[in-house]
Amino acid sequence: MNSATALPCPAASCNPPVLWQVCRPMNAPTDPASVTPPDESELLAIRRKKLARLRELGHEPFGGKFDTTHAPGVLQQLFAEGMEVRVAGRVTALRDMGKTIFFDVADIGGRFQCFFNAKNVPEETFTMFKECIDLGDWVGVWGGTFLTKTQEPSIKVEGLTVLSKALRPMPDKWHGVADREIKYRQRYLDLMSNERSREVFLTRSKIMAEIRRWLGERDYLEVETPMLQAVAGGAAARPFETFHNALGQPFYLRIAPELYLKRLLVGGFTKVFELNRNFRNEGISRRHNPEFTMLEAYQAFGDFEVMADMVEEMICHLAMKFCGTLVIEHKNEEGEVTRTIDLSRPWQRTPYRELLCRVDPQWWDYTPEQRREKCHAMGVEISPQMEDHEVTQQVFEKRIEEKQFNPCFVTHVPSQLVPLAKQNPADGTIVDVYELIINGVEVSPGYSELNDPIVQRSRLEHQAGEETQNIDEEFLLALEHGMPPAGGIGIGIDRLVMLLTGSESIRDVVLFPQLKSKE
RNA sequence: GCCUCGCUAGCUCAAUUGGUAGAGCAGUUGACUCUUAAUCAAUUUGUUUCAGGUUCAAGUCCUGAGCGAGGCACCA
Repeated sequence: MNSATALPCPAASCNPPVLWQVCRPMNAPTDPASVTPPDESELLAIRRKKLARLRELGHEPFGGKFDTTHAPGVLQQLFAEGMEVRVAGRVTALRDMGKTIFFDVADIGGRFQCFFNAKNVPEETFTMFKECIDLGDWVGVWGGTFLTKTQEPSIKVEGLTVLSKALRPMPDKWHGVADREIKYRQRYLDLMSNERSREVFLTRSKIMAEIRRWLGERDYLEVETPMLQAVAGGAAARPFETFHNALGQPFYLRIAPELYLKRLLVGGFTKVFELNRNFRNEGISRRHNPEFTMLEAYQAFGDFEVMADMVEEMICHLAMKFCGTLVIEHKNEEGEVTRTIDLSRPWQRTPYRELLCRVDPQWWDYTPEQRREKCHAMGVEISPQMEDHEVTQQVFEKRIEEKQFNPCFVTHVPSQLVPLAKQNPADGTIVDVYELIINGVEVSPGYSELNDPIVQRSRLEHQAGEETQNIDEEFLLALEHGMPPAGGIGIGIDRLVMLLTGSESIRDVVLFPQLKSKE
């Protein structure tokens, strides 16, 4: 057995020993009799030596404040020859030609090339760089800007300081981090090595800011309501449970902010939204993360159609701003277009029943038994205990929703499917809601909100059944004080970002998606 | 929770029917004053995820575990 693994090593359980992935003791004593030293730490040991060497040469390897004139990406934009600049960033590329070294400094916003030549810097600085600087280190540089012979905007470095010595190597410079697990668990490695990831998360951040600005422009007020709730209402999903020690009371992480936002309508807010996290204790998939970001917005005196107009306008605005077009192309790794989504207005608004007729014109003429047989014929899985409307819903999900990439507001939804929504005044079998499908998934539901406290109570009681503790009495009390009629929407922000960035998995648009703990 | 697939050097990936585990990059040493996946020369690196089993012989076959990916279930 190798001596290294037999030692009482605090990181011995870390496995496999990826250098920048796990913590391993650097000074683990080695068995003198052992012929093979712990080679896997060689790369780390060399970086530690360079760290010590920096100190010997009088350089603090973990520097402090460094005043900059430009971020690397900004300088790329504003570049002109002959500027005196100070720029900081991570060394992400290094091309050593002997007396001349080209290196890139970069941060999340971009990169900029530095021209580092022995004759332009003090000899001591040049030596220090040669001996101690690696890919991955953070440095600050200053000097004048110029164009190289190949017309690359560059800084002729006159001075350089170490801001942070990296003790672990960067991911592969060409492929970046490809291992999905490392991408998600150590997102910083993905971000520093993968341009595509940087773009996605920058775009996500800008989308969030733009939604806030856009709603604010329309007099919507942003609020924050409890994430810790005594009763987890507003949706049908299993909640996460937690406990407040001082109160001695169990709480749930919210599954939706809805019931609190409606309290605010009662209180006199007329346009209100919340853009924040919900938590649902459900399975994890390409489209589901246990914590996800949702926009909920309510507009007093509106209805689901007003809200549909607003959502259509907002998403088109975001597409134009961040994609530059309403025709969005999703591409695979090879850059081939795999899907085209046309957001051109007006978006179709189609009744639920009509959509099913597109699958089978006689769908609604069949008996429930015939519908089940059709499911088998179409290869749609159903279970024996499903009720008739659930069988239909299954067909809807598999044969319509998953194939609907261009936006479609599904309207005239059967009331059985959405029991808590306001019924259509003219037709009691349907409810006044829409379900917006884009890219094969539900992106946004919209409602004419139920504001009759008596009907609301009976619906909630019916839904809760024996579990009367699941009824939010405080909410019902609020409704009795009078909630204005209102239109309400939810928008799954993660799915919207997937749509706009062409991401196939929710894990690619959530910085730190939930994964199972190691060990 | 169930089904299928994956896990090889620090990273990206090879390895024929079960027969000596390799390459590129990174690292190290050297050369080089306009490179940009710099180039050139030399060179180090492995408990093949883990634990068992079959076999003269296992990266490869079998059983189990861990993590991940895809799907199912769950998700008004």
